[in-house]
Amino acid sequence: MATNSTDYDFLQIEPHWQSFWDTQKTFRAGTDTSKPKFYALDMFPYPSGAGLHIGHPEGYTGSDIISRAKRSQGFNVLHPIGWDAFGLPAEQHAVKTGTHPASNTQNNIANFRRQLKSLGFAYDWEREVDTTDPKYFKWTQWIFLQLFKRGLAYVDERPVWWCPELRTVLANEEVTDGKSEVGGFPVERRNLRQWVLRITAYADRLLADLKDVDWPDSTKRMQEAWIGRSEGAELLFKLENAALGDLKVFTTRPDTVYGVTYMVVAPEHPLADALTTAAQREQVANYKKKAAAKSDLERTDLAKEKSGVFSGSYALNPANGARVPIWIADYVVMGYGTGAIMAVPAHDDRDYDFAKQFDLPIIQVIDSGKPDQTLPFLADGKLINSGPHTGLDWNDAKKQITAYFASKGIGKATINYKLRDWLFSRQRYWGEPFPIVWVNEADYNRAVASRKADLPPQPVKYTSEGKTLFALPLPAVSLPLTLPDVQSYLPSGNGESPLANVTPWLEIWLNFETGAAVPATEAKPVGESWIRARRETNTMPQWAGSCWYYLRYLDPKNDQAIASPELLKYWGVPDLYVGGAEHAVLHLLYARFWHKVLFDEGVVPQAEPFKKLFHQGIILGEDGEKMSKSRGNTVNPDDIIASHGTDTLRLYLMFLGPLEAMKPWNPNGIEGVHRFLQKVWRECLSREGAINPKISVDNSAAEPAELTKLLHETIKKVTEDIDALRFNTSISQMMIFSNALQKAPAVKRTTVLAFLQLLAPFAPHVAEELWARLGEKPSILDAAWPKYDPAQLIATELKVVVQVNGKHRGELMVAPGITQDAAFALAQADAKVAAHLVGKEIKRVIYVPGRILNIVVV
RNA sequence: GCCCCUGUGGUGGAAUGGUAGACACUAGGGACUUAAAAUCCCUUGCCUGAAAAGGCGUGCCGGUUCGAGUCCGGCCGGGGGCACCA
Repeated sequence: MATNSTDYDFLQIEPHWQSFWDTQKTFRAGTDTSKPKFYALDMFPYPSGAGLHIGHPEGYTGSDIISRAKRSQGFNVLHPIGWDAFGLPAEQHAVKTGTHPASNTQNNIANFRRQLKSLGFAYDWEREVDTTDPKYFKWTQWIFLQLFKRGLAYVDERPVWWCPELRTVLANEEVTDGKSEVGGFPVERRNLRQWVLRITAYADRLLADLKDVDWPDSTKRMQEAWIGRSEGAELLFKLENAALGDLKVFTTRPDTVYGVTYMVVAPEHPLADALTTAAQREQVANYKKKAAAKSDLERTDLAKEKSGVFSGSYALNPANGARVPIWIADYVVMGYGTGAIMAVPAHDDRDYDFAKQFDLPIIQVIDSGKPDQTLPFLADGKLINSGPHTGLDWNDAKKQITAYFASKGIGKATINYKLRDWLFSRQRYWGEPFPIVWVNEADYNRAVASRKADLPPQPVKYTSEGKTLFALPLPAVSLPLTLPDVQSYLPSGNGESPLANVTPWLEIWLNFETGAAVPATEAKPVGESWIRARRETNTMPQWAGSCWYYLRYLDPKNDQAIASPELLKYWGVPDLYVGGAEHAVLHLLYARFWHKVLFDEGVVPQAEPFKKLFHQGIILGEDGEKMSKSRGNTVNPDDIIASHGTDTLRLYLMFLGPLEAMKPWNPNGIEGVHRFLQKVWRECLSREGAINPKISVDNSAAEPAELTKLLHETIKKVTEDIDALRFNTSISQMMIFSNALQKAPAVKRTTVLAFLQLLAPFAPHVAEELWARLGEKPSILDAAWPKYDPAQLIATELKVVVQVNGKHRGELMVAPGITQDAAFALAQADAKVAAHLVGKEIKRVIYVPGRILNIVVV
């Protein structure tokens, strides 16, 4: 079964065991649902043309070690992989070459698959998923239909981030500093018709349920900040021009309402024009034009310098009737709260800056109780200058003032979220088509009768050039809706996807019962259910496919459901999810949202998709800089596998430092772990390839007691470290063991075997080889994980460090359980210690049993 | 500006409030060898010292403690996130 290699020939050994695992289906997830399960998930890769980056095997090795160890520990392990294969690079390649993005994608997948196999990962390759496979995206489209049905998908013409270079819109989350996340191209605001998912409806649950997941704190905090819940109140300010009604503002500080000295509305606020008096008309128009022309980059860059213009109108403070001017300024944004604020310059730094700049009055209404009363004052205190509320603590005042306004019907407590609805459409070819057609109102109403269960409570519609169109979902039975072939993959650049040019696909007669379609150029088929329809031309963003792939692995071939209810129940959600921190608010928030919708729909039995999340750190180049082609500091896993073998690569990636840490690649360090594996090889096999004679086959060897003890310590440490993902220290421990093994003149066979089992999750190929060469039946993972014997760990003698005034002055070997007095007596008898006690008065003795004896003297 | 993480030898890093530097890398010395590679052994935080030993050391300044890399306060450097969100 094994190779007959006489020395550690990894180029022969590694492919040998990879093909063994392949043909034996070693890593096929079991079907025995009476066994405890363990589901280890990696964030699946986008199969780029560049092949695997060294960061991929880092995280993947971590989850692989856990998977292999859990398997030996008796778990039914699910460890799958797949491809997040829709995406811009494939499409840009298609635009350039004119070849279908699918062919390029499949080539890249083949390369990724080859690389991952050569790394020896314990994936169940029969469960591979590919987001671009119609059998897969059928269910992505199906989930979209569930969102649609529940009123969580709608269409809106709204200012969105448009990237001229990518010729598509981008979500808020995909734009940083006015540049696209992909490619770093400038973006601008455009008004375009878009599909939007109502993720805000889940804001409170997405926030609250973070308490139930075992995630890095930093990631939880990032999601919390992104969701951005803030409690406050909506208050109505009467306008002096009563014909205009009221101005509604949102504030988190209703306690400062007596300090309002002006109001601000965003330039895009619907009342902005009506509030503008004739005298101010020209100024306001100029200002609005300037504000609209500002790119967001400018708007943030100029954050220090506030701008604004007086509207000419006044509002009346509901608390005290004060007449306050209304300004128009772009430091208030339309997208949050009500797009209008009450400004309290004394207690808000932005309002303060603005008031100083435009010479507006500042009224202090909160007193800190301290002599230093510099404004703006943002902390807690007691109310002053606040009419009947003067003297209240600010927290009580928030409640009482809100209640007071509520009782008069001019205010109420509200909660606002920074989270915006999720912009879900892209003007691209290479994505999932929306299973939606646009029809006229009459046809929609005809469809309602038979399709009611598929439709949202309120129809999704939009009006363009005077015509109102209604969104009708395709029947689920007709899915998948596949992509048509196109002449050109290049988006038009005017906000329409290339799909808009495929007339026979686009303009159709649709049977709304069955989803069947024929081109509109043909005669309308006979029957009551045929209507004229135009397909949706946008496609879904890349996030769609990755929102639910972890569910598809449970039952990847199922064509009746995303997965069977039995398997959804047995495998549940991943027990461990490993992937980069860069997805902290994108993928991880979107997937949680979809999962909760599926939970509400009764499809999945749990409310959260990822119980335990772990982020592997970034591996930097040798120079300590981020790896990049332009810097020329990248590392290709293929090269390391060829020069040192994948076992060495895996071990080295784990030995580099804590898995979560950012750490530089160091080509010298790799020799150390390679030597370690060679040493293990030599300790098992002689130069001729036979079993090392120092290993006694019948276990009669006079194995040194320290080696036996060290084995048990190593079993304990490695087992615990694997569970905690502390792979660097478990490798250190195995190195300590191998150093001792080398020095031992004789060793029991069972000791060597147990050690190989500990090594197997880390360096699986060499472990399988040596296991087989020592006469055991592969796979090594089928043998039960070694257990340590606590009795072996009990020391007969302990080293106690003696300190005098906290300084290390000597060491004692003592029996366990020795009393403080006895230890102290021994210490006093020690010449080195005694020298530091001469002529001193002993004030105190501290004894930590078995560890330290500290003598305090003066 | 705000929030979070982080700072340990020449290098990567280790260390339940209890011997700082495990385990490796690099470097130096030695053994084996005709020679080299491989392997094995020794040294390797800094200072004084021939040695024994002693002093100083975990970014900086303070504090708590018998004892601080670890806990607390302030400052400095590096990384990440958010950024007019009322």
